[in-house]
Amino acid sequence: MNYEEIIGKLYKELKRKYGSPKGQWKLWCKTHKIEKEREEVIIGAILTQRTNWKNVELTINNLKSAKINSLKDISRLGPKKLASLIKPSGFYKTKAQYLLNLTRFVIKNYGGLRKMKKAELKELRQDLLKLKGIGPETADSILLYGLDKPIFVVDEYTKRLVKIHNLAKKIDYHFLQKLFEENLRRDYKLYQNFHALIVIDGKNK
DNA sequence: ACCCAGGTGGCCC
DNA sequence: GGGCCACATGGG
Repeated sequence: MNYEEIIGKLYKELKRKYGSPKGQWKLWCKTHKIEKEREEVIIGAILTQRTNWKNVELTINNLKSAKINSLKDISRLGPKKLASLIKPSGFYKTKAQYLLNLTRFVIKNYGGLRKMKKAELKELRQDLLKLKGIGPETADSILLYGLDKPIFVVDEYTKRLVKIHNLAKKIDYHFLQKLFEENLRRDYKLYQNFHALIVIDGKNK
């Protein structure tokens, strides 16, 4: 079997095991359909860095209670105020600065996600990676889940899956990303579903 | 009292 | 250019 067949088979198996990816997609990111909820994905991408999703939920609740409901709202806060709101998600001082870097970048350059979505994938990725606090995984999560761009997210779960199935010896971010992208249809929905299933499978262990 | 969780940047050599 | 380390909270 070549990689295309192996990876295709892997996707099918996960789909069979956990049900239709559409249903699972909803399960995984309960609230990520409309504009406002896309913004939550993007905030979550930073907050969840090396942190349990439970703690991120506590943080998101804090923000909601404080009536901070958008990227724009966050971009206007001071670092200390924001840090106090996001405390439960850990690394709160650094993450506050990261969130300000990102939200101010988005608001200043695009005004919002609607317009940002129209920009070209490669250029967006380069710009995101220039921001302090946005590494490859966070950038790609934002691109794939927040902006519907066809780019495969390589996180701990993806790496674990690769190791378990012995798909590659090199556990290098871009190498693995290429491995998936070169052997799948270039389709953001497929990438979203596949990655969501990988996460569900990983949490299941 | 440990250990872990969907990373990143900064330093060291 | 790879190998450490700090960043910090809440839950098992």
